Amino acid sequence: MRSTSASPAPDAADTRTALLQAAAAEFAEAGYHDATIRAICRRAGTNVAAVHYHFGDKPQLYLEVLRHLVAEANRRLPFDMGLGPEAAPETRLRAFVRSVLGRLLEPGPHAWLGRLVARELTEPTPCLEVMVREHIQPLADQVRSIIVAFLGPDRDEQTLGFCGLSIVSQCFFYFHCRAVVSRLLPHLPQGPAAVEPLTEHITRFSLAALKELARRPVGTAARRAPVPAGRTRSRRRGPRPAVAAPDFPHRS
Amino acid sequence: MRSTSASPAPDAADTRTALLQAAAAEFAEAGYHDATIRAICRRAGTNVAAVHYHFGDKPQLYLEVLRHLVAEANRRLPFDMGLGPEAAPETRLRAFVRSVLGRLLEPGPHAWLGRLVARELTEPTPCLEVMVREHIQPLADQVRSIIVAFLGPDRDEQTLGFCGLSIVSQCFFYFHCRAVVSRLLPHLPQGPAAVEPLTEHITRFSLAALKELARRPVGTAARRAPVPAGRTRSRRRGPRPAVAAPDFPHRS
DNA sequence: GCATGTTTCAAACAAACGTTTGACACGTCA
DNA sequence: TGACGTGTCAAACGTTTGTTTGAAACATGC
Repeated sequence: MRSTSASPAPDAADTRTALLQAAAAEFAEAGYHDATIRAICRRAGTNVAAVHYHFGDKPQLYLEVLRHLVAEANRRLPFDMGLGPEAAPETRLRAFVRSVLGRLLEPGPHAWLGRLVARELTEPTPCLEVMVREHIQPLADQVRSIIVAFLGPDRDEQTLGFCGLSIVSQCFFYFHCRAVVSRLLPHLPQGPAAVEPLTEHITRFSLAALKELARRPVGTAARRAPVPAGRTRSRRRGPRPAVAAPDFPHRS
Repeated sequence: MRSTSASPAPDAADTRTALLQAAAAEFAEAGYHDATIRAICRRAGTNVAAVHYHFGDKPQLYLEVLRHLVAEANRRLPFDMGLGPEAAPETRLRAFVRSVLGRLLEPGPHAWLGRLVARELTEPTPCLEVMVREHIQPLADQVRSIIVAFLGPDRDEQTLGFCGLSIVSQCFFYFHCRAVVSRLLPHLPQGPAAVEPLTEHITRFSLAALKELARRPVGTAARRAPVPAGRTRSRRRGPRPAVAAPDFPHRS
């Protein structure tokens, strides 16, 4: 029946949405694996059995949270921040970087989906397929389109793919490895305060690289700096300690 | 006594090293959290109680594995691949990238430590402090030294830090997000086959960026492309939720 | 009023985990 | 020989997890 009125006495629909909300927060903070159904229900003020009544089991609850957040995010702010393909490539690049960083670092519910996506990248859940299809693929397409705007449409797929990884990786690394980064580089701005300076840096860094790659097609890069004694490329120097050699006192 | 022969009758030292070996493999494959003591002992051919007899508990076993692998790795191949600070910056950069990628993507026990470090970056364990102090800090110093070689010693710490993140992030992203990358960009080389082309790309990409940043000091970058309707830069619309609000949960 | 379907709850269930226990086998030294 | 420390083992412990149960509370339709 699902009465649509927000009545003072919580009805069925309220319990469901309360669970969705609580689950989104808990999954975003703790990750799929570490988020427990009991913690979610405590936050939602319901019984643990409510999850299985409304959603079936934990994976289905997670899937429902994902669909909910993806729909809401796409309705609100797309990755191109409203810029079409006709905008200047540099502007589109900056908007993309700013959008991804905001979705990861800004406080509150706005960043729930971004953090879920970030976790899905490094520790996939059973819902990875859905996540890729409905959210990550559009993101990848957007990056590709921006890079094509810089390098032209005739570049090989490998170059386009690698350049996309280079840009996206810079955006995600600061969030993925925040625990170590904050220890190693404590003077850098932390959390939401990092969004603007990081946007600036990643844009400049990637811009310079893309312009250079656009100037020189693959294969015509500046000749490599002379390497002393043929190091670095075929990096085998002198006698290797052994051949396979795990170097554990070998058993078996 | 410590008989060095792989004797048919395993003695005490053999059990200990067997556990270390099995634990290293298991931790590298499954991660600290998902690796179970039972699986480690099954692989080592011992009883579950052996872990607590020889190492105390699971964190101490993990710590012992880390120390062992770090010592072995530092003995074998340092991050600078034998290149000193006098080598050409471009050569040092390529050697560093190649070294990190090799430690992540190459098959077999050689990559055990690299994968443990990579996991520690995204999902820290109780041993994070030790890991940072004994292994990650030297890595960061090496990156910083290379960047200083490009940008000069007078750059601000923020620029040096950001540039280091940009380079390291590109190296780790391909491994951290391999599940998604292989789905999204199936035409890219996978696993060990990616080491050489990725080294080439990341080096070129970062090289171009560093040279550009060396050419133009901070603040004198090419003026920004005009942004339509003032989006992207100050996209704050309506009231901010709050001011202080870090809400950047690290969680244990 | 009564039967029916929906929703919630406390309580228990089964599995997996890290950890501990107590007994047994073995080598060493008095 | 007998006591002692070392190393190993099967078995169990206590906790936490996702999941299920069976009985209430509630609204709805005849």
